[in-house]
Amino acid sequence: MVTEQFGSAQRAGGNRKPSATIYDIARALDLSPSTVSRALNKPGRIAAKTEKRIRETAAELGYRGNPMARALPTGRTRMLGLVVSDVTNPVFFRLVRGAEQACGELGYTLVFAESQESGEVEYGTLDRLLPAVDGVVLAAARLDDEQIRRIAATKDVVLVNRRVEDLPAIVPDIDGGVAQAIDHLRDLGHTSIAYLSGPTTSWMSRERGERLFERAVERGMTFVEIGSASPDVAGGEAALRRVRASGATAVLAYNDLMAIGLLRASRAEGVAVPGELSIMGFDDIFGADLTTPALTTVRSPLDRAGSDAIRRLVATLDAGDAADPSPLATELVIRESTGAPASA
Amino acid sequence: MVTEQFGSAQRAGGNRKPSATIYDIARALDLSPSTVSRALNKPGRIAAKTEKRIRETAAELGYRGNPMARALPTGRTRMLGLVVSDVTNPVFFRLVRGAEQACGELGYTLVFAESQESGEVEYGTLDRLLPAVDGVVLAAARLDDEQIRRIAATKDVVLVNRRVEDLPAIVPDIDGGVAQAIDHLRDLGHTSIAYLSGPTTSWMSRERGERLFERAVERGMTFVEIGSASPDVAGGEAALRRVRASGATAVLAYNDLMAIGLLRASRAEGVAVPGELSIMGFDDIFGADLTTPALTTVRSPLDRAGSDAIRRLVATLDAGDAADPSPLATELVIRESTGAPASA
DNA sequence: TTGTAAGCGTTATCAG
DNA sequence: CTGATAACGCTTACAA
Repeated sequence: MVTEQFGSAQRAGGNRKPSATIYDIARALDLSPSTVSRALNKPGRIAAKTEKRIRETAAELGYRGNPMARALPTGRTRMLGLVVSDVTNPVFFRLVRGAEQACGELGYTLVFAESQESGEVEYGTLDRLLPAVDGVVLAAARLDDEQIRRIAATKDVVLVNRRVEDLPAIVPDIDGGVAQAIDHLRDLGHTSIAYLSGPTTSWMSRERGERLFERAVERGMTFVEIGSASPDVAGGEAALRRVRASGATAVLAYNDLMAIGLLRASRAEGVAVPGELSIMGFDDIFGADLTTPALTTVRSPLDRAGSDAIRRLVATLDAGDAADPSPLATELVIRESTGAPASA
Repeated sequence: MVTEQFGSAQRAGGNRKPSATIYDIARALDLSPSTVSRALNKPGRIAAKTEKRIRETAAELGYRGNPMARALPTGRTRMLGLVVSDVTNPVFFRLVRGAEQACGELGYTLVFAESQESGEVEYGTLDRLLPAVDGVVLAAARLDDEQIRRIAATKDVVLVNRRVEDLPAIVPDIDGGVAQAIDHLRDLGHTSIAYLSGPTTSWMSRERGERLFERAVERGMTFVEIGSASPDVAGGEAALRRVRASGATAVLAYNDLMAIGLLRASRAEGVAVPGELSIMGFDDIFGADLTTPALTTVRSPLDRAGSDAIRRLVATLDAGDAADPSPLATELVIRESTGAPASA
């Protein structure tokens, strides 16, 4: 008979003593493992006295349940995934924070991954992640609908800042935010605005452009949309010449990163902001108030989105299904990059 | 006999079909599960033909190994933890990116957690994380040596930006970075400098202060250290008055966040930078080049630190032990917040 | 080269 | 209220 079969494997990676199991507790108390298991996670279904003894020795032995072992029979790992397109993009900071917090409160562990630019999904990372989690929050703008559906076929999914038919999604109140922006500009006296869009594959960029277009027309303003190379500072910088060429007196960038790029290029080119050109962004990321002039933007409740997404996911996991919370309210943050147009 | 015992549990959280197991593959090919297992993860130790057939049907069935089930007998989850003190601190972005990348290359999954300010470790999160990973990278300035040792007693640990006796650590070349900073200031003509320190519990803050002190004295400069409330923008802002009171013509902040705070306060108070006061930071975080004037700083190779830490951890896991890589070179990034002192 | 069987730590069913 | 026991999916020593 082979008793120490896995002896060495157990100590993999070091000489740390393996942590106590329910068997150790059971043996110490001369009980059966099943009793220990019950005592520990079905409080009340066992003699109060026994339960207490069990809890005590569990503490003494420094017992911590083995999540892997638990996951096997239950099929639940109590881990949730969060996939973003780019970890270094500041938009995600608050999102991650919110998700982390909600996970903590709900007793889940957050696993975090980056889908990178690669359209074909950086398989490997995602492939490794999926089997390990009970569900995922997708905030990866770079994934296409097809890829998302494929993931959703395997695990429960909640989308952030994007909609795909029939899948739960957490989105800000886009129309509200756009209206805040447009009204602000109109109040300042602008009549011609430009939208510097993000990647055409970005649902959010398209959506903002669409709404912006509608609202602008509605208010009798001139509207043009300008494409960009990339949704970051460099993309914003590169776009300034086109923006100027359009003749618009105010420009709304798809996100703050691009708006910041616009700001920098303006400065380099000697374009006065907001004197000659008003610039606005979306999101209110870290750094938006650091620029000169400080950036006027529409703040998205990203942290809230993160925690809502996790809660929504857990609700589905527990109850089989749940309803999407209503869109999150945005907030207009007026700083220094917007002002009356030169002609006014 | 109970056959469908876990039938419902398996479908936990939805109606998704359970993914294929090695048993399914074995059955389809009329082989034994162990053969399938071997074929899949010990390539070569099996008849080439059989192996090929197995790989094919595995692909057909969309087989993805269950990491939890694998973790049980091996004791290895192939997951690594990364603990930072504050997700929203931009210093960590590049660190996370580096760690993520290295994990991908090495076939590990990164689990990410925040230790928060709570000195007593936000137990729960960390407690849940530890049993699930093979090892952790600790970049959490807020943990004290005692807490770190306790963690190291359970799992393999690699520290970032910090040293604790006998534990592997990845640190930048602090002395080199400090020398770059001091020399830059000296070349500009400064003879009196102030160090705005971070939390006294921060190893890195103490270390930078210490080295700065030595180098300054060595070069015949006047040196004072000023304490702060918090290592962030607010802490920097609050410290300006003390900095001015010290009479120093140049100030080095413990990190860029604080330097940015100093910059903002200076502007608000009408203190000319670098005319009346030169300001430098450490790290070169996102946003350091967005300020006006743009921040001069000593860049730390954070992404490199992240990947080195992971590699170091995996090396320990695999080989039992490894040697620390040599300190990472820093880079002086001269922008606009430093200049000759007024008196010069 | 392949099959058999034990065992990883936990949960859930069924008897006692 | 508690104890056996099978099962979760996979790995590995050992036998064939």
